[in-house]
Parts: sequence; C-alpha cells; structure tokens
Amino acid sequence: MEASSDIFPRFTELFRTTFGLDEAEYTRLLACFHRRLLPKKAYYLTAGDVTRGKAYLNKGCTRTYVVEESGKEHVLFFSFEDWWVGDFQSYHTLQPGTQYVQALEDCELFWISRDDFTRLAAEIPKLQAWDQVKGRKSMFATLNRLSEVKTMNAEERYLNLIEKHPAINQRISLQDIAAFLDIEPQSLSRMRKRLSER
Amino acid sequence: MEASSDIFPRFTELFRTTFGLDEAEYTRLLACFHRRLLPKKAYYLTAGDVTRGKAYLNKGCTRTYVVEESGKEHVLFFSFEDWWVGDFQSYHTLQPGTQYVQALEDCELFWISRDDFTRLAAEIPKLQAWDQVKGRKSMFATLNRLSEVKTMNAEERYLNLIEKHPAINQRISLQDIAAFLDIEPQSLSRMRKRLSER
DNA sequence: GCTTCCGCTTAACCCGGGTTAAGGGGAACC
DNA sequence: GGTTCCCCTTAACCCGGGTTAAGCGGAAGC
Repeated sequence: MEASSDIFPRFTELFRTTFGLDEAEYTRLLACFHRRLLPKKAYYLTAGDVTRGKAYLNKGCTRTYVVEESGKEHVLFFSFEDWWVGDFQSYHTLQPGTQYVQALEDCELFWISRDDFTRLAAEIPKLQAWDQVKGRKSMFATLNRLSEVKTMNAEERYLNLIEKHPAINQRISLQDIAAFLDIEPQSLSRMRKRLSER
Repeated sequence: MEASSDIFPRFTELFRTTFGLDEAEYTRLLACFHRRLLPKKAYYLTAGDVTRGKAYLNKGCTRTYVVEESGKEHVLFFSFEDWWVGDFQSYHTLQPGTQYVQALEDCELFWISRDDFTRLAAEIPKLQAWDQVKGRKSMFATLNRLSEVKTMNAEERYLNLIEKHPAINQRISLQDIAAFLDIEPQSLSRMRKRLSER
C-alpha cells in the first residue's frame, strides 16, 4: 500500500503520532499492508479458517460471532472504523478458529500477513510494543464484557449498548443486536416496545 | 525463597523444564519470590486495590469475583493449585482494580513484586516470553468463557463445570458455585434435585 | 404490476430462574 | 447440652424471555 494520509488519517495517526514510528519505519510498515474490500454480507473469516494475518477496519462494520450446535448465532462483538478484526486465538495458535467475522456493510480493510508482521515487529521494537499493548487492551475489553454479561440482564445490556453506540440502531439490524444480547429478535422487539411505553 | 523442589514440584517444573531456565536463572528468580499464607476467607485482593505483583497458587483454591451495585456477587472464575491469581487489568494499568480474590481454603502463595518481575523479565528473555504466552493463554480462556456464558444456559454450564472439575462439589460450596453460574443458591439446589431425579 | 422474500411486530402460552418464606441439620460457641 | 448461626433444601408465586404462529410492509425479482 502507498502512503496517502488523506485516505486513512486514523491509521496514519495511530502509527505515526500515537506509536511514534518515524517516516522510514512507517513507509516500510505501509508497504506490507494490502487494501482489501469486503462487500456487505461477505465473510472475512469463518469457523475452521486459520487466521493468516491482521486486518485494520478502515471503513464499514462487522460482527464477530460463534455458532452453537443448534445453529443459533451469538455475536461476541461488533467492530467499527479504526478497530482490528480477526480471531485472536487462531492467529496465535495457528489452529482453525471458531469465530465468524462478517461484513454488515461494505467494508475496507488494510490487511497484513502474520509473517510480514512478525518480521517487522522483530525489526521495529515500537511495533512489538504496540502489539503487546493492543493484546492487553483487548484482554481488558474481553474481561469487562465477561463481567457485563454476568452482571447485567438483557435490558441493562441493551441500554448499555445504545449508550455506548447511540447510532447503532441506524447501522445494525434488530436481529444482529438480538444475537449480541443473546435473546430472540421477538424479545428485543417486545423490549423496545416496553421501553418506549415508559 | 530458597530452592527446595520437594515442596513445590510443579512450580520448579514449570520454570526449569517447561520454560527451560537454567540453574542460575531459576535461583535468581526464586530469590525474588516470597511465600505467603492466606487463611480461609481472607482476601488476596479487594476492589480498589492496586495489584503490586503476581501470585502463584501452590496450595488451596480461591474465587475471583466482582460485585454489582445491588451487592450481588458474581464469580468470574475459581483458581486451584498451579494457577496464577491477580487482577490482570490492575497489574498492567496500575489503576485500582474491580476484582476480589478470596481464599476458599487455607492457601499458600508464591508472590513476586511487579518491579522484581519486570526487572528479571528484562534480564531473562525466556521469562519475558513465558509472561507473554501466559497472557495469551488467559486471553484464550477469557474469550472461551465469554462464548460459554453467551451460548449455554445455567444447567449446561453446571454440567460443563462438574465435567471439567469432577470434585468441585467437595471443595466449593453451593453458594459459590451458584455465584459462578449467575443463579441464586435456591435455583442451583432445585437444579441438582431435578438432575438427580433423571 | 404482481409475487416473493425478508425484516420487524404482536400475541398467546410455556418454562426456567428470581423472590420470598419457612424449615432442617450440622458445626461452633457459650 | 443447649443455643445460635450458617448452609442447604423445599415450596409457592411471579416475571422475563423462549417458542410458536400469524400478519404487515417494504424491497427485490419476475
């Protein structure tokens, strides 16, 4: 990929400003990234895939979900602009993953292979440090999600979701939000009615 | 702490065999650990504490839980022999944590301060690598717990728990298991009766 | 323009877990 | 040895979400 900070300002800022890569390092990093378009409903990953790289979500949104034996889908989280998507466990173990990552809108990804990233991280210490910080942050987020799922009921989690993402009802369908809350679409519809009547 | 492999064989094996520290490295590491006894019901950590180190659980078991505003306790996980206990987020951010870690039996811990560990890890690359692997493993475990909580109901999670820890009913009280399953003690009692009648 | 499909809503009934309350048995304490 | 406390059990009633089913409206396809 070639440098063009106008098209992906957040991506540039992340590595240049926040993590302080110098111009040469950033150019080398950028050269290893590939632009990849993912049309709505297409899959970035499905269960059984081995994750071969990391992907930065520059535009669009995705849902990451698992499927239980009965066929029911459970959304672990949604991802939006400026997030990284992928199956963390599969990336590190090189084993087939259990997660599906599907585009909910037309998406633009910046993709880098595991091999290229590993090589670059070995050469650029700041990149290594960034990767570790990112890993920790997603650990915090996952632990907080676990607490949330354990301590809140469906209604509290719904109110929490729309508080954090006020525009989510405009971007994500009722059935996907229901799969995130682990309730049936009918129950979410009923809940919305109940809330609007207050 | 002084070397005495008879008293903590798993600890010794972990660092000597599994992570391949040589004798000198292991002795240096061991010298930074402190033996600490935690009687039943005592706290290793409470919410608001800043975690100042890592602790290896050599003997006993603990519960790690969070408390919601209403006062209800939710057990995130139990820890047994050969596990590490602590608040991951607080350890890395140096901010007050949200978790309680309480001994459910008389416990023996091997404790090392964050400063000592950081210094040793900088000097011993294998230790650094070990810490990263451990961080990833707990990430996998947390993600799997999140999937579990989202996809399984209370009965499935109970059956899953006793499958993984067949002796858990002998070590951990009904009310703590109920707090792990996020149901009331009465409901677990009722569930056990229902299961035994099949 | 008609049909088909899909996403959303509404409703009736069921069931699992919460809530409240009461009681029993064992360990600790006096 | 009796009281107290704690942990567990049981039961009755309530409520939220699941299940099943029906209907509606807009978008896509013919």
